Amino acid sequence: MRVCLGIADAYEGPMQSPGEAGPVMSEALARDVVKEIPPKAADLSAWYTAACLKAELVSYSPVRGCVVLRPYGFGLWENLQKHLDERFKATGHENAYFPLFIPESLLVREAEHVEGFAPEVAWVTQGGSEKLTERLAIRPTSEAIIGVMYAQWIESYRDLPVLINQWSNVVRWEKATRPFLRTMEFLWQEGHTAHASAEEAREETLRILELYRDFAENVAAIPVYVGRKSASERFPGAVETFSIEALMPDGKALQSGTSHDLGQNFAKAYDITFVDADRAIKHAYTTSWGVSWRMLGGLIMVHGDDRGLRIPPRMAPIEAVVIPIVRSNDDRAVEASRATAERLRKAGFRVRVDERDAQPGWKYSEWDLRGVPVRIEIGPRDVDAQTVVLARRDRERDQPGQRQSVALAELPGTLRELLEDIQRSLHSQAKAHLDAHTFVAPDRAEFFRLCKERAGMVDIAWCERPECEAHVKAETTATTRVLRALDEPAAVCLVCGEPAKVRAYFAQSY
RNA sequence: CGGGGCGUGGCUCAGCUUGGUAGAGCGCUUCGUUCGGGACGAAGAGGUCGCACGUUCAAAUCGUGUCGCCCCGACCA
Repeated sequence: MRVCLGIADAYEGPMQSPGEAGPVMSEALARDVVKEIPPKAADLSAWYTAACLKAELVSYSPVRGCVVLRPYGFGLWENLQKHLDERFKATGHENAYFPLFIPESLLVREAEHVEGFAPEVAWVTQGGSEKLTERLAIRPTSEAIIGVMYAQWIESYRDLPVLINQWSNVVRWEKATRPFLRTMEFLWQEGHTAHASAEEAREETLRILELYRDFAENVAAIPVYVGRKSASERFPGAVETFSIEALMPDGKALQSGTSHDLGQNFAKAYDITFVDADRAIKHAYTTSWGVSWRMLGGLIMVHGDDRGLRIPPRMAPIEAVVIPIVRSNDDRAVEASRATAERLRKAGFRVRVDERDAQPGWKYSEWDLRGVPVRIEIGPRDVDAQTVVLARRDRERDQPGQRQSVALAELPGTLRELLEDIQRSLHSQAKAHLDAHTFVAPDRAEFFRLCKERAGMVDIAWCERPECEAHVKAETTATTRVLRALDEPAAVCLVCGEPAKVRAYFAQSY
């Protein structure tokens, strides 16, 4: 398969003399830059867009606000799906699919819900040449259509709980476009469950929250804060919303997964009732929860560096890329690479051989840019010695241990350990960033300063009053991200001095 | 939706002020030499200048509109 980067300017640095090369890099070559993308720290937005495009995750399309998810990007999405889906199945959920179109009369039944989504709903008003008598919303989320179906399916407490998930696309009329973070159409999963009691629904909401946290930390290697959302940040129509929040390198928070306890609000709006064991007719308690491809945006920003993406092994479409190094009089490396890749595939690794007619160095840079965790170099010396060279993407080019020579016989075991080590290392690098950018604000002035300067997650005791939050937002543009239990009952709100009810992380957000 | 910027071969951009019939570098194709961190030579291909309307003998260039993208804010996953 042919992969073309848009630009690949001539490399301007000094060249390493052929034959001299080995695991030791010259200092000049250790510059960790790549010409396709700007330095990450200088302008995160520009870096992010370039990285997504040049790594061939997405392309902009002729459709405003919509991107094309290219095969490599879809590979990332598939891995997210795989890991979440197996967790959903393990907790008793099943997949189903509901219609894309939602009649207006259904959507408007839950008042807060419609009001919340009204500004971003896309409407179909015409079919063929005929005007529709009733507008059809293109789903911004599926509580309405699913609620109506649950009302039909649920009769008795014996039918509960209903635990269904849907993998789908949704549309929200956005005005700006950023790959994964903000597009009019996006991919996600939405879980919708119905339960016989409030307690059970709350348990489900928290079970999924923990599932999301586990996925973010252990698969995407993104450390997150977990908790309840404030009233203003709550899902329209929910009794309570919980979320996981990640911190981006620019100090802004990214809500990466949400889980809603909908109480009986939607059951009442859509008439989801059941006859309980005590023969009384009751409204069910429902939940909904979702993760979108936005989490991929978070993964890219959190782990990437000046050379491009760094994908955690468990999410990587390609875990290791094999690069044969041939000489004009010696192309044994090609066969050796194929054989090695085949062996690794049989051992369960996701491996690709790059046999393109290009310079090895050029390929190194390209696969660095695309974030493949491990590169396997196989040259004539390796063929003779029955070894390969492993290079790890999570370390700088001049860092000790970035490259190592491994005997062929030990390759699968060493690669397995190396991938696990990279997975851990990316998480701990991200965790170090989160810790370094989490502040317990000592006083009001410092709190405002940290929020305004986008320092990161700012932790305070808070009164939980909407007007207090609005005041902070007006002054600093920061909002509450998640709330958690108060540690000292006597604490007062750092902002307004009223009695505190919770501890809250404030941050600017995406 | 406000404020600013930008749309010219695949990519990055020059040309626009002072209208005269389109350029560079990289990439791409073929052949040869190369290949352990972005190779080199030779020969080629490729653009209705985002789109529409207007001004003009003549528009990439001037005007109006429109679509899209980027950055900064307001809204959201």
